Amino acid sequence: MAVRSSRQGIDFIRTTPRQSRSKATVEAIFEASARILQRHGVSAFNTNAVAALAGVSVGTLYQYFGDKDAILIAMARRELDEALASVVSGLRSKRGAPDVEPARAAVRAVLKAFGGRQRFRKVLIETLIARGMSEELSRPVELVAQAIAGRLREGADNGVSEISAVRLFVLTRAVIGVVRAAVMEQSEFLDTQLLEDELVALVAERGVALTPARVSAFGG
Amino acid sequence: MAVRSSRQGIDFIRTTPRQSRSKATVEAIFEASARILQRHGVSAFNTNAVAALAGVSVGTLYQYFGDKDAILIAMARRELDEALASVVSGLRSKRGAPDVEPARAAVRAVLKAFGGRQRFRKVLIETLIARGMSEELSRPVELVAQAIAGRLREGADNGVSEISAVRLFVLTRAVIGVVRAAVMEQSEFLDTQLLEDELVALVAERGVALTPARVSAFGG
Amino acid sequence: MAVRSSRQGIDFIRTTPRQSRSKATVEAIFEASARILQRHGVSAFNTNAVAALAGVSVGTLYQYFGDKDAILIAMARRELDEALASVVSGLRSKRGAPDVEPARAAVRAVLKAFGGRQRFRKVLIETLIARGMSEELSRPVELVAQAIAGRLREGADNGVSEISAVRLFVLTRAVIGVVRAAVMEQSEFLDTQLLEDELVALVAERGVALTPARVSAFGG
Amino acid sequence: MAVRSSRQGIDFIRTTPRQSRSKATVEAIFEASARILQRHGVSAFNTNAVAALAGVSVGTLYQYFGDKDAILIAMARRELDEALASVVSGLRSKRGAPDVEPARAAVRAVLKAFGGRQRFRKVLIETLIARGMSEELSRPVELVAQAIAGRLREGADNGVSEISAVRLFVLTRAVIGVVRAAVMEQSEFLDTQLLEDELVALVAERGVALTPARVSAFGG
DNA sequence: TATGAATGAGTCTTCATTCAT
DNA sequence: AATGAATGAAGACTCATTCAT
Repeated sequence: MAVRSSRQGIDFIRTTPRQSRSKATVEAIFEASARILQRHGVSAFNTNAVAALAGVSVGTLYQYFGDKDAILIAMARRELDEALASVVSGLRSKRGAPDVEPARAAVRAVLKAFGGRQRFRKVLIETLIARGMSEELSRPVELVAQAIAGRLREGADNGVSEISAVRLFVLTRAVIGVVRAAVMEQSEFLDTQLLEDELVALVAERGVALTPARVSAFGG
Repeated sequence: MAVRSSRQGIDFIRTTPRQSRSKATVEAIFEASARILQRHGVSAFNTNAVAALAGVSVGTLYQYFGDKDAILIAMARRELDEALASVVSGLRSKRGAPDVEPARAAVRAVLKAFGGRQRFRKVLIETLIARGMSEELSRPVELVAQAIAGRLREGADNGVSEISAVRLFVLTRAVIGVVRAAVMEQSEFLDTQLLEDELVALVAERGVALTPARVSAFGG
Repeated sequence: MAVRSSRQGIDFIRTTPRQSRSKATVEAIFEASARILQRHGVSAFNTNAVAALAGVSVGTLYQYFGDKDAILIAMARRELDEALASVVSGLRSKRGAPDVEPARAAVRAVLKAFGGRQRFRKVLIETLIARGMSEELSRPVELVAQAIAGRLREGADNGVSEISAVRLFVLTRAVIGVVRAAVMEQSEFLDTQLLEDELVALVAERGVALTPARVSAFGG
Repeated sequence: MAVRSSRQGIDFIRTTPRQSRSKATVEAIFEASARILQRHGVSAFNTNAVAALAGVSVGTLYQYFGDKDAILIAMARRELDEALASVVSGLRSKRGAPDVEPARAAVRAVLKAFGGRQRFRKVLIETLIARGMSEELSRPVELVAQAIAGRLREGADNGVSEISAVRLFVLTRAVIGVVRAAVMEQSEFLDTQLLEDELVALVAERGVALTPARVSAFGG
């Protein structure tokens, strides 16, 4: 979060501002960015507009974010981290939803993560990609894949069959791909039980069908 | 900078007819755009640069494309139309590859469509998305989905079961999603038989397993 | 003069604009710069102001000069090149002023070069130095020194004694230093016969007293 | 960032009295300024950077200096005053160096004044000039000139011939000009006995050859 | 039809300075 | 006296687009 100063200046790390107020400022900037992105698209996303809507001066904005992109990166990271966390926690389910199979829980988490504020998310994804930061998007997916692989491996001796790397790749990207497409196309299936079922079925039949029973085997 | 027929020189024989000359200009602009996108990214994609690299003046560029985005849209349309055509033709297979199941042929076509010039495609997708033209990307997918649906419907009375809209949505987006992810992440599985097999399997088990036999039923 | 394009763009050399109009534009920019520098000092020297006063748009200005500094550098080079030329030609005198000793002619040339438009020159020097381009200022002086050295060497066998490097350094810098100081301090001695005499005497006694007689020896 | 006596801590004994504490602050600011100027050039010289490096807040900086330029002016004055003092004292020589002629002592003082920390001095001069404060630089020179004139006048009736104003102007500026050029050009002659000799000779022959004998005449 | 110089609105970014704490 | 977050005016520079030739 601490951003480096200008190219021509000397390199100082911007002092991290005191929690309380700074947190609110950052939040205001995020909120303003989200709103602008949502309502007027990328082309309207400029530092002056963000600062104005956030109710701070440009100078202050630059106190917190080294440059325009830094705002986007920070927002994306936060969004994706949250999504990642909820998917992973979905995979462990049992707590909170003991009767839900992990596969369904995970799919549900993915769907939920991409749920509200769709236009904003869309633009955020778009922007991230446009800035060549698509790894930011792939990273959490890959992490989920690895999480699943790890768990399967742990449980291998408990009768749970492992899954090939390709299949894991295909299944994780398939799910994400479908959900992302649904968001991007503003599909009518979004927020539909049908979609969830279909996704779970897709995953289940291809061997990542971690039923609660099997999962309990490796203490997920 | 541009090397063109000198103004003073005699200009009797125009071996190149009007039509194809402008075709060449468009082509040059496309090529220049692709190169710039590929080598220097979106931020370097501006009309002046494109015109310069294409060896034409900005004025000429604007003779062919109403504005900057038009170039991108045109390129994308062409790319996607080609992809669409080859996927659809894959679905009908038999000709050229009589022994290949339509599903595999289609998957193969998708993979091939995203095959060469990956960096360029990546940026093209990125740019399209970033410009809020993601429908351009979804459209052909939806068209493929509809094509499949139509064919299944036609063949329904021939014992070919129809497929639900959701499932069709999920399967088509899943395939595209996986392939796109593979390209974006520059995955090691790209150009691998493994990936193709896995995708075919994914599709096949979910009921779009159009075997040559079944397909022949509706004269594809 | 051809300046490289932006840092983020691709590297094209800006096409050299057609003589006539472009020459006038450059001249207008120079004139505007000089005026602003002269009347309002460095702090008022900004691209917008220059463009406005020159009667061109900022865009045009940037068509000719890669960045703000480029304007200053170009002006300085021109000024200094002219000064250099006239000093060197002064050293050869005889033509145009057969009865004037080379030393006096050279001193006179230096004085003349720093003559009119003093406030402008002052700021030009100031700015050059401030931008860390003081070599631009030293270069012509060093060239004059080398010119003198060369001529003395040529004439050595004609009974003209050579001069040590240090002495040459000291004498050339002394003359320039005095003239520059006179300009900078807006001294009352400027444009005075007294100053010229004193400078000639300073130089003459230290051995660079190239009398017409001696100079003729090496066909200067 | 600044390490200072903690607010919570007991603060009985202030070993450092008020006076010298602020002296230390000023010193820190000077030091920071010098370092920044030396290492990163004028463009990096801004109040925020100076304050940060000095270990004080911008607010404090503004407690001591009304504005940015004030720092530079103060530093320059100090440097130049020191130089002035040592040159003047050189002119009186005898003390400390009884056998050295005043001219040589003065030249030596000038050379020494411009000796160490050259990059810094260069930038200081540059900056001063760029800010239009070149009088700051001329003032001490003029003072030296006046000092010499005064002394000569005092000693006139003791057989010491006066020197014309022009000549005084020329000689003083010549010496300074040469030394400054040597610094600016980072000449190889700097710190060379050769240079000193040549300068002394330059001055001596033109009548400011104040031999110890003559000088003693006016009780220098 | 082609040309490419000119345009200028639009953005990012910096930094001197203030002022509430 | 010190602090340092906040301010916002100012300025450099880009690039899509036009239009006279």
